[in-house]
Amino acid sequence: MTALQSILAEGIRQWLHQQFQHTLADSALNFQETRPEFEGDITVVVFPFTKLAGLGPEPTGQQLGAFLQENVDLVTGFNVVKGFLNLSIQPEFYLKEVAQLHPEQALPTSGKPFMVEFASPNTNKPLHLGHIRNILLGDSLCRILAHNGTDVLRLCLYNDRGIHICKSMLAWKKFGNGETPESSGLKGDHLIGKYYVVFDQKNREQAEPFIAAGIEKDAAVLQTELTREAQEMLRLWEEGDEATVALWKKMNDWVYGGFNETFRRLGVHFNHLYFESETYLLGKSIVQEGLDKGVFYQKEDGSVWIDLTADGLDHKLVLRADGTSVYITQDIGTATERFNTFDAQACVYVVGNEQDYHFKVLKLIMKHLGRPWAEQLHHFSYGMIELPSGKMKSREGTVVDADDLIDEMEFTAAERTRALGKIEGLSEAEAQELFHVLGMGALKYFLLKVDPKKKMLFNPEESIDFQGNTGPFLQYTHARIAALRRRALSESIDFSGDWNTALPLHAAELKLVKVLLKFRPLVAEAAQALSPALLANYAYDLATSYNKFYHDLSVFNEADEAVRRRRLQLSDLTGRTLAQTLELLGIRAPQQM
RNA sequence: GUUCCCAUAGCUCAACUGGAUAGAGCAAUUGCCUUCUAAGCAAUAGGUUUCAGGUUCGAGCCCUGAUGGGAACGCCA
Repeated sequence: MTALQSILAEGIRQWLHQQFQHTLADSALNFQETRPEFEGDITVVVFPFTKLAGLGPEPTGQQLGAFLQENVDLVTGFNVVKGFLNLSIQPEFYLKEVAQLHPEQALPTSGKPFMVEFASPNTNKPLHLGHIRNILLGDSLCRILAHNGTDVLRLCLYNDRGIHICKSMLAWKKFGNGETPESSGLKGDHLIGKYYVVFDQKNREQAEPFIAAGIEKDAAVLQTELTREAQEMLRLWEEGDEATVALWKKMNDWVYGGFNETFRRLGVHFNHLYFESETYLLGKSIVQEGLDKGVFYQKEDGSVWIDLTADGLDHKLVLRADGTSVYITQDIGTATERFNTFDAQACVYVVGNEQDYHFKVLKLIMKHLGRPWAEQLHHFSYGMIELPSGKMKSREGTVVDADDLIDEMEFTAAERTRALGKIEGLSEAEAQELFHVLGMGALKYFLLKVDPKKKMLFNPEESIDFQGNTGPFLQYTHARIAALRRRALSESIDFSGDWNTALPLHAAELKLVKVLLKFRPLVAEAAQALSPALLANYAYDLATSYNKFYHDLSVFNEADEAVRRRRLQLSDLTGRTLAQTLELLGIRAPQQM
């Protein structure tokens, strides 16, 4: 809620109390911006009060409006249209408020930290566009929480063991001829990914005789010599066989080298890394605890299950008949370990919505086991990115590779910037830096402006836009403001210090001020709703409002010095707020473009 | 078989969680650079919010059903 809304809410409470001895619940209050076609600044929906007043919407609105005008100083006038009470507010109020906005100041930290797990890739193939959405959402979420006064622990769990890694290892061993990232010039993760694909190809060849014999394809690929060898390798790894572990370690290190490079380009980092190879046994002891407590039950074959039919779900396996872990066993273990390690108020898992069921089950299991933090497990579920051809599948090569896409974005940024003749005066290094900032801005905004819950379509044939509702548009708006600042500096115009709040406001200025005032409440809302998209859309709103201002009004050609000064202040504040909003999205704001 | 998610302009997305005449960008047509960056601003056109009912002062949003698309679970991670 904004400061203005709080003040008005208090007024409405007084009115209800005096007239009807009624105490109002906050949820019954409904404010919205007055639509431009009506007179006024802020609108109160009066329908909720009509019953109390025993009047129609129109007279109720009249009564409340008169009361507010009488008793709340900053209300200067009102009108009622249908059930909507439009209030006019003193412009000085907005100016006084906005003069106190310090967008780059994070709220003071309070409460326990949030743990946010994101990225969490498998180490047998390079990152793709789906990972990028995950990583950017996680990163932005962390930034937003931190700015809103919550400590954040950025966690990443590497899925570094299992049959999929063994496949890459085996294929490299058999067909790799000792190829290394250095010898091949390939990034480590791409090299490993290459052999994952090689395994799949060779394995399919080996499966052909089985298929010819009438065995289904899915079953046939499991009967090959290669699959048998991969399983043998996994067994050796679990036994701690020296040579196998050494190979595993060497190849995983290559992968981490590649991932780190991609993380660096994306501008993200982590505080704590977890490795499944170290955590995959963690949940087993808790399975025993669950059996003892009667939360789990054991079948004759020795497998352990939980009955979740009372919760509307199914029976779910938590430990295999042979006593080995499944996916959820590990998550039971890692969640427990994390809450034991950190005194945190929540653990947020940034994981695709294909895992909705999994996390529902995880939460229920922890609840049934009586963990007090079970309610604090949040699955930040985001939609898949689909291609026109359908879902991305690594093995079938229908993925948009993360590094390729980043390259392409930087290339397009360079092309466009050159075509517009905007690299004059930049050194080669500065130009490269700018291309990177712009390319990443376009990519990040493209992914973050969409509601995370929704699946989104990506068409590789159509490049990501640099015009309209895009990252570069926001960055451009910032660069324009930066240019004004530079000019003010060169002309020694000082615009620091207090705001002149008595000066009347132009319509475009007032609109801009109102948008600026939404910054704080929106950061709070984005943190609460875990939604970077809210801030992305806010950034666009802010930029369009400023561009309108910039187009309609001139700063330096303004004759009145006081007006000029305030327009500089307004521009400067917009630039800082825009830069900060972009910062919360992980997007950098250039000084020039 | 069981469960879950989604459907808004030609395309990609919004809509303050039930509020006024559903908004942007792209694509199309058009106007604005001798004035602070035209990656901009402005205008025109584009909608039975998949369909059929229901709830109420009011529904894109809630409920029921249908159609279409996607996902998960049934000893991969």
